[in-house]
Amino acid sequence: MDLPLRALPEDTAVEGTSLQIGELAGLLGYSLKRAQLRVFDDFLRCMAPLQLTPAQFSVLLLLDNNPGRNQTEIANTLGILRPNFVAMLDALESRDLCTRMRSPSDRRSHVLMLTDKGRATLARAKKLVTTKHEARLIEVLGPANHAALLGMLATIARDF
Amino acid sequence: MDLPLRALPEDTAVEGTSLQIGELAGLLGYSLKRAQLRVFDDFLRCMAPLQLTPAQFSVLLLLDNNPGRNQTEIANTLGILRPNFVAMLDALESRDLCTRMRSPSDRRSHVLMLTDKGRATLARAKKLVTTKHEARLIEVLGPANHAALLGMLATIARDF
DNA sequence: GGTTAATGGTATAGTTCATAACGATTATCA
DNA sequence: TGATAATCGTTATGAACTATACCATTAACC
Repeated sequence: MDLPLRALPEDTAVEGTSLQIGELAGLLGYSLKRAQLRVFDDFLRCMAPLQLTPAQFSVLLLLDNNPGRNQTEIANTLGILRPNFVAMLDALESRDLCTRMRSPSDRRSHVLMLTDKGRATLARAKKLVTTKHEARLIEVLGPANHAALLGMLATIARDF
Repeated sequence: MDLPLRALPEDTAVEGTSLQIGELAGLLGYSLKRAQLRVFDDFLRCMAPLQLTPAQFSVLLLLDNNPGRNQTEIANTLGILRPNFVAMLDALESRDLCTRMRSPSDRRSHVLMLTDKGRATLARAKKLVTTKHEARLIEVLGPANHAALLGMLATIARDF
């Protein structure tokens, strides 16, 4: 039984064939978003025992590096809008990872500090990130590429 | 009038000084997200005359490269959930950029096609992306780095 | 034929992101 | 000093995006 001899148009995909993403692969924004989703997903998996999201981890890290700052300063540095930062802090404070304290010098603002539990959690989180998450990325990319990638992303965030 | 001679603790930031993001700069996920937000922002600016979001542009591009596919196939390829794809298509169809057509072979599914206006809009969009958006990225990174960056992001999306 | 599975679509809820406005407090300055 | 403006954290609210369960129709298969 012969197959019907019929032209197969170039631009018509064969049934059951994966689609052509075409120029999408060259779109940096598309590739950035895809990669970012993957990386965040792995971050959440690695951080599951501590139940910290990427945003929460970044807050804890920033508080540790900059103790005594207020909410506006921390939120601005992370690109979080002040109103949206309130609920984030509520969650961290209710887990006793950080504290709000009225500033004696300016009683409008809250001085933010990590608690002991917050520092301990951050230490464990850093270890998980380094040994599980970032280590796998370095393994996939190679150390040199990993460093180059970080540099280029910083360039985009800074100069673009 | 002397300044009070008091130690300035290393980890207490000076008033009015920008904060230390510290290890955050080495977190690939953080850098990825920051860069992605910048790139999407620029994409929207460059595409303002055509009023296309990155997601909408990716749909038009995919339809052009894969005519005759149904909603599930297009949505899956772009990582969009089928329910969320409905409103997206409604918006594009109401602007006469693409059409849904019941498939004669499977009357449940919709065959998706670009309209003439959709193809024309996509052509203009591609030109804007290439000449305004991607061109500036290449200028900032350098052509070799730009290509290397795309390769690494693809590696992460594929192998990570 | 009758069961099972797949289709596009709806409804819905959760999450993130953005803006406006408020009370309390502090700064500015005439 | 007193009036005005600015800043702090916060609330309320809505837009946008994401995720799950479900429905009616149609197809596939035994």
